[in-house]
Amino acid sequence: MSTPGRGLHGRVLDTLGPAITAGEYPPGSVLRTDELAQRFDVSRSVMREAVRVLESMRLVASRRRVGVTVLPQTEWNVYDPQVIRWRLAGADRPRQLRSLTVLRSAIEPVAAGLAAQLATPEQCAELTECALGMVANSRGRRLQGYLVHDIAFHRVILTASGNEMFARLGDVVAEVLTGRTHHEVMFEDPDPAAVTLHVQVAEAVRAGDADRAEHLTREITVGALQELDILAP
Amino acid sequence: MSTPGRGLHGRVLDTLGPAITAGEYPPGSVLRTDELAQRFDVSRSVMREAVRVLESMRLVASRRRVGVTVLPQTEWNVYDPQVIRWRLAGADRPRQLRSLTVLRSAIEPVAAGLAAQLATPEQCAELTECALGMVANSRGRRLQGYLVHDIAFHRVILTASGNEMFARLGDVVAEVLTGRTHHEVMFEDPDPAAVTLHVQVAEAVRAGDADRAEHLTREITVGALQELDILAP
DNA sequence: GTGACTTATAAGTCTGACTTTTTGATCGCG
DNA sequence: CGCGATCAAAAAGTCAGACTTATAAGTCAC
Repeated sequence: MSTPGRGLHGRVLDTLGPAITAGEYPPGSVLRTDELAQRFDVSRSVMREAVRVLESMRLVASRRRVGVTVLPQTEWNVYDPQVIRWRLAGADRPRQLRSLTVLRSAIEPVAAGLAAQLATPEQCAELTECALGMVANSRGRRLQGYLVHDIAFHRVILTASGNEMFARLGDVVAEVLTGRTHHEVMFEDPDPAAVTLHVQVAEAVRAGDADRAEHLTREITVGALQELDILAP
Repeated sequence: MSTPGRGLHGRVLDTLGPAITAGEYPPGSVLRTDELAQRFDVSRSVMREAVRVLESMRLVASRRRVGVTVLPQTEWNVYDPQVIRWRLAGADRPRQLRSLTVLRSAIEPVAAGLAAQLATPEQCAELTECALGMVANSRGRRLQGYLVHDIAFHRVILTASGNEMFARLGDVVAEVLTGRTHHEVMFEDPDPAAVTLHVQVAEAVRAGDADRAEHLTREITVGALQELDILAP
């Protein structure tokens, strides 16, 4: 999925990153580079590189004569894909999935509206193909096949929006959809209404109907919010 | 605003980051660590730390026997605050401002809706104060005072939404608003309609009217899009 | 031309010495 | 006794140099 063992410092990050984002070191905790280097059995240079990366993610701050201080969550670069992965793999995965689902509910309808205006014929075809793939896998517990097409569908929408910030959320949406499938409805077939909505979105985008694409996508995301019991009373 | 001269490697980044994001090194360009270290007159260790940070931002990839390769824009971590600042300071500032404004138009209405449900009395008071400050500075070319309250207003909305991903966009919105003021309407008073909308949003949030808060905020962001000539035909 | 082998290259790693900043303790003075 | 200036220690920061490792690319035999 990501970039595994890219050197020793990467190995260190694979351990330290999840530990920090999981809250094992409460905000304000002080670490020392030398001690960490010993603990991970690497040289100080390697350890320093790892700390620099954590620093650029705003997970820690390094100050002379003090050490490496763990920063509070409010400082973290929560959009960093690496940070997102670490948090999804850790203790506050549910919380993280909620945040990301709310984010989706804001972004995707707007992206769909833009896609209706900007999608190339190739993208429209791809979208239709994805929707058909979802239909084909929507019955008989073919959840894996369904998931693949679902992810591809949303990725095309985000890319076709023409906005680079939206496009970069493709991986995040993939994570959320995967997490959802693997935790809740693993044994149920997907909601037929949701499948229909995806087909209709594909049609609306192809027809260039921005308003319709936006509203239909909003219905999809409302469904996602309801699954997590996030809704207005 | 950000974190200036935090060591030698930071100094290097202040030059290399903007250069790369400005496209001075086209995607695929290969840099060598040793050469860079010489050019910036720093040791290899310092240069390596800088490269590691650029790597974690996905601006470059480092491979043995090849060198440090500049990655295409599609790989960049475009949500990294540092990357955003570098790009806003560089050549594709206009493009970046457009992307961010579209992002705002997706996020802020949803954030306002949530804020209407979740804002504390203190946050409501703060919001009203900001709106009043905007009114007070809306005439007579008091743009600086207006901008301060405008930024504070949107920051409170994003924070009060209770979503950490939204909250972290406060700085981005601040950048966009500042950029807008300092480039276009520097000499014109702000649109009275926009000022009124902000006051109404504050009222809706205080009243707990999520739908109204969301729709009013959408009107605000539509205005922002129109200023940049981003609109559906 | 194809495949195995060799080589040159640039990143990666480690070590140890030295510098700089900053905290907190100590000391002198009012 | 309190307070400010001074000093020492601690930890990050920097540097230089030697060595290792992966690998792209060239070479040679078949």
